[in-house]
Amino acid sequence: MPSDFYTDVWDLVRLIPEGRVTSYGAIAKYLGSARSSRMVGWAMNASHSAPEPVPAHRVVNRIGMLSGKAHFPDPDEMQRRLEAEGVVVENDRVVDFDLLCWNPMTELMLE
DNA sequence: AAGTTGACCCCGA
DNA sequence: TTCGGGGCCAACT
Repeated sequence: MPSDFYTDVWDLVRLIPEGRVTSYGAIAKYLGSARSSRMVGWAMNASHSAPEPVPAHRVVNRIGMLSGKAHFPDPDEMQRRLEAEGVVVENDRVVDFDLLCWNPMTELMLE
């Protein structure tokens, strides 16, 4: 049984709209642990055993780099899924990441 | 039980 | 601007 922190991360990641991406830091911050962005990585690492699928491909590091692509069952799938959603990926990096960045605080605050 | 590692981030040189 | 080091905290050895 995964800890609550993991499920929180997963839930949040599932809220990311198609064609948008976010960063580990933003997630960590939203969950109250601004400095624990590494734990978000661990949560992603455990996302394989998540009860429901987690769109981990929409989570990248602060500069929009696909840092976790190597950890997917099929690394190329991460980029493919992003491009399928309209996100342009070039050289393992999200183009216009600044525009596509989905900030949980801002977006969920507007609700 | 203790040390190392890591899908990160920030800051100073 | 790029580079190195410190911090974070759970998982792994």
